Amino acid sequence: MTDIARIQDFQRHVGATMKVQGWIHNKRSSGKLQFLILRDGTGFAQAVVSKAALSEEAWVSLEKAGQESSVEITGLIKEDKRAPGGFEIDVKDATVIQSTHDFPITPKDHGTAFLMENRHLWLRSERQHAVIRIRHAVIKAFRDYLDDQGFTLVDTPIFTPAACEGTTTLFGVPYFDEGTAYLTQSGQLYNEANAAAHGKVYCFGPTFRAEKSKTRRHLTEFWMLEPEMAFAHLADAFEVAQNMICFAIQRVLATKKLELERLGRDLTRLEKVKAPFPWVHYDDAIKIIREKGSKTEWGSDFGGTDETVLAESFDQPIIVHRFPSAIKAFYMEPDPTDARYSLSADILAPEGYGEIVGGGERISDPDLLLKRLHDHGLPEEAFRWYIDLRKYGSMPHAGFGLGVERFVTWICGIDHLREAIAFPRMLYRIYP
RNA sequence: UCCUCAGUAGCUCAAUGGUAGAGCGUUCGGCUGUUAACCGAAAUGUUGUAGGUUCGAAUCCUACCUGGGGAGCCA
Repeated sequence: MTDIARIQDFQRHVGATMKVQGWIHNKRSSGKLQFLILRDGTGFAQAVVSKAALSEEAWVSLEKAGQESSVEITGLIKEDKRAPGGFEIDVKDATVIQSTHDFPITPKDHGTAFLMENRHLWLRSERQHAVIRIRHAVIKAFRDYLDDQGFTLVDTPIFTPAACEGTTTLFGVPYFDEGTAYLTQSGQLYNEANAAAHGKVYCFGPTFRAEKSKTRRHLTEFWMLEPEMAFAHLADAFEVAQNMICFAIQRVLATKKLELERLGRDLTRLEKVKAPFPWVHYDDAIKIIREKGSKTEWGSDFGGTDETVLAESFDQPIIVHRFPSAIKAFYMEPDPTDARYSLSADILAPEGYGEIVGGGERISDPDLLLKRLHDHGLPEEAFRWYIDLRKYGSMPHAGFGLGVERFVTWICGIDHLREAIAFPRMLYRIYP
């Protein structure tokens, strides 16, 4: 039986006769010669079929097979400058597993609505394949980095009780006799309990926001990576964030260059990203965007355009820190030198990709935490467990959340979050 | 929720009040190195839905439906 070769490993198999299992991605034919673009999940490669080299039956079945027919191809793997990618397979035998026709996504132009309606098939295209592979590499890099730094993965629940941060709109689901449960908008509060048990932890999972946001930067379901560290301050958490981001970019540049090039990504923009990222005080950030024409007042959060303008003033991701306490969640530690500010920060990506990280230091004093709960009109009873964390061995602690799709969108240089996840969930789109 | 744009062949679009079309895809035929291959032929329509104006509506009007982009909100 012939060994199976993966297209991404063709270089290693030059000179060998092997089998490829995959699909016909595209085809050109020229009389007694057919050129197939095969894809096998690991990559794309050209197969050359000359009529004389295989049986009449195999030749005809390949000739009849349309785009996305599944096939098993056996042949000699060789290097050839004329082939896209530089390698090709000289076909000696072929079996068409399923001959198919009328695949909806042709190699020509399509509109967004049509492609989204056919997302389950669109995922096979070269661009989408590249994005999803980069996403995989990014997630693995994040996890490798944190694991190597002594973090423990402790996942947090997706069903949460009614009272949460009270800042965003939540999806409710019926939960037996307990009334309504809500899909999590952040694992952070639970992360704090886990950090007190394990020191350095992170959770990684889906997050849900029922906001009716309809922009290229929003999904109703997105994946968030949230590290949390005991005995750590704001600067410690953001050093981890910064180094983790640099590590992930280096990893993607090293292992997914082909995919980045296929996406037309300007690699120099990614190669430039180096620690340390500039720290920009909230006051200075407001000053910068107002000088450039923004109407945003001190004391409010930035709009999407503000983030773009601000990030464009720097060629690195920037760490905007010390947002006013009034616009941050109840658990943010106030700045000891000026209580109007909180020990919080966001990381804004360059090139207009906006906020990719948000985080800060959490209140460690139980009395202050109680006061903040009351100020925000939150029910103390629901947060009893959270207050306990401050009663039994409280310590300074900090963490952050990183939006995976926003990060991947930036790394890939694509213009919409919906391509950074296999099946995006958006306002007005839940099919397929 | 608001603003804005768009719905015509499988897809991308044209037709600006007077016979509903092109390119691509598909099917058939030709071509031994194609690169979005090329050449020839064929098939393909309830113009988003409902109503209205008109001798006549894809085209003008009203409502609704569906989707794209953006704002607010959020990450």
